[in-house]
Order: sequence, then C-alpha cells, then structure tokens
Amino acid sequence: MSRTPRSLLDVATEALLASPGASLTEVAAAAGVSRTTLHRHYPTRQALLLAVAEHSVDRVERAYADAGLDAAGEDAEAALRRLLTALIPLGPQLEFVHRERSLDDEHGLHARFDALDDLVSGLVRRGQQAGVLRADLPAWWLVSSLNGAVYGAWEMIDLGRLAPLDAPGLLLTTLLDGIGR
Amino acid sequence: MSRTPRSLLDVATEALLASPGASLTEVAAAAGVSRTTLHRHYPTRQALLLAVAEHSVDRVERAYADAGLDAAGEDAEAALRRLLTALIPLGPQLEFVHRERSLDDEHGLHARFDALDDLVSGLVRRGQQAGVLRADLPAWWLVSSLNGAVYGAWEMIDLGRLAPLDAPGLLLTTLLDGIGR
DNA sequence: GCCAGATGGAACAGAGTTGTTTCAAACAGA
DNA sequence: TCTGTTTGAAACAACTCTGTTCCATCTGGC
Repeated sequence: MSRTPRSLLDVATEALLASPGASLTEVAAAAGVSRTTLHRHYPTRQALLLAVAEHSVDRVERAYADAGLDAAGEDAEAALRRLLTALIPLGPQLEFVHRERSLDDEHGLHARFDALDDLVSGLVRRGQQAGVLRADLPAWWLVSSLNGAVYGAWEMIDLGRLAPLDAPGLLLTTLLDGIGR
Repeated sequence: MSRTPRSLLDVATEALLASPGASLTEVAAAAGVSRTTLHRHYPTRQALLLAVAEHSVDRVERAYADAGLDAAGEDAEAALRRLLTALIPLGPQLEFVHRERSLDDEHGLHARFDALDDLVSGLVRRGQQAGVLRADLPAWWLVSSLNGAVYGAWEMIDLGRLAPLDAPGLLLTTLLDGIGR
C-alpha cells in the first residue's frame, strides 16, 4: 500500500471541481498523467469521486479545527466569525460534495458532515446559554441557517457580485441581526 | 404541433425528481408509457430534462404570481410570508434545477430565475423604503439570503427534522429578526 | 550498471444508454 | 365502419465511457 499521491489528488480535485462531468481521460489530462496511472491510484470513477470528496471534507474539517470553536470562555461571535471566514473559501468543495449525486449514498461522508454540524451545534448552544444567540429556536435550525448562509454567500462570490473580503462581515450581520427593521 | 402532454410530463417530472439519474427506460416505465412514446415527445434526454426543468419553473413562477408580491400599500412582511409559504413546498423542483448539472448552461432557465429575483428585489426595496427591511444591505444580498433560506428550510423538511407547517414562521423570524441576541 | 517500481501508450472487450426504425395493434372521431 | 392518429414492442446501430491488459520506457536508489 503506497502512500497517498497527494499532489495528484490535489490537481485531480481541482479539475473535477471545475468540471465535474469530465471523463477520466480529461481528468487525467488535466492532472498531467496518463489515464492508466490515474486508474492505478483510483480503480474506478466512483473511487476517484469519493477520494476527491474525502479530500474536500479534509479541508473543511481543518477549517473547523483552525477556527477553534471550543475556545473556552470566549465570545461565541468571534468564533463564529472565524468559522465563516474559513469556510467561505471552501465553496467549491462544498458545492462539489453537495451537487454530485453519486455521493448521495456515501454514508461516511454524511457522517463526517454530521460530526461537524455537531461541533457547531455545541458552539450554538453555548452561545444560546451565554445570551448571545436566540434561545427560542432549536440549535439544529441555527446550524442549518448557518450552513445555508455560507453556501449562499459563496454563490454570490462565484457570480462575482460579492467581494470575498466582504463576505464574513455581511454574513455575520445578516445572520445575527436579521434583515428586518 | 400537438398540445403539450401535461400529464405525461407531470409523472415524468415526479420520476426524475425522485431519481434524477434514472435511465429513459426507467422514466418511461415510471410514467407508464413505452420508451418509444417518451422518445416521441422528448427526442433526447436533454430535451426531457429541460422540459422537466421548465415545468418546474412554471410552478415556481405561479407561486410567485399567487403570492401577489406587488399588492400596493400592503405590509411587505405579509407578502414575504405568502411567498415563503408558497415556495417551500417546491423544494424538490428547486433542488432538481439546482443540482442537475446538464442544466447549468441552459440560458433560458437562468433568465427566468433572474426575473423572479428581480420581482423579489422590488419587494425588498419597497420593504426597505417602508422601513420594514434593513436599508444598509444591498437588495440583491437580501434576495440571495431569502433564496438560500428557502432552500435550507426545505432540506430540513426533507430530512424530516422540520415540520412543513412550522417552516414559514421559522423562516420568517430567522430572516427578519436574525439568530442573535 | 542493475533492479525494482512507477509510468505511458496502446489496444481491447464489455456494459450501458441512447437515438432510430419498423410494423402491428389499439384508439378516437367522423 | 372507416380512417387517421397514437401507442407499444422489438430490434438495431452507434456511441461513449469504463475497466483491463500487455509491454516498452523511464527513474531513482543500490
């Protein structure tokens, strides 16, 4: 069992994020390797898609870890801002995992996302207890709103309407303060 | 030019929303017709997908029309609630159009959605001028937040976590009042 | 130089789907 | 009943992509 060919996976990921319907021939060409070699590392197309997905979730998990959600006694809003800031640039990864239909029944992927949701859920609950977040709404709903907002923000960035650097602040005020009044 | 076979399209839509990767044979079987007949109405798979998508957008447009966004001199919040209530049940349609990659470069579809966004944009701007909605955020961002929130709410419904009847109220308070405080 | 491992190129078969055609049968309206 | 239309069944060719195999080549370490 050879080591994971990290750089090959990186460039294959990039190619597949850009055009997810690409054939293996195209992916191999984009990665600068022959289809044979690509096939040696990832025996089937599904294996490649899954590897790309796992690789993407790796980065998402790292973003969560880097945000340090469980910093004790700290402002939940600051932690939230760090998380959003780290998550927004991962829009392509999130979109790939979300839209690729053949990943729908990959149980392991969903489990990893669920674990991340649980992390945020903990942060949300602490925010609720600290009086920073509304306590009259269930935590899972706030988590869902958060996830949806991140995705929506990235879509606007992708369309060129939203400047990446503006996104975290805009997201945070929209989420926390709402659009009313 | 025969009339549009509405009922066939309806059931084909239902089948494709349920399993978008289904082969034409499966779609035809689900629709209770032969593959030949299906192929007579929609010569290519892409034509069928596009018809299903257009049919879905038809329903979305009708939801917008029924919500009567341009009721003059009325509370923007009430109009917004009607729109959200009408839109949430169309989650499957929205998901199909959003996730089906072969629809990405169907220019006409995007134009129709853009037109709907413009409608909401008008409502939002009126709400901003009336002091019901925040005026310090661009209208397109509020529209984007709205769309994203609808989609997110339907995902929670689809997962069985959110009761459909609870969705509009939950959405409205989350959007308008935010999750902070 | 030698060798093990990895790579590239090429060709191949197989599967699955799609799009097409033909013909017979059912159907609906005049 | 006659007729024109619609449908179903079947078979067909074509295509694309995938997965596999074989062999020549290159590379890096010993």
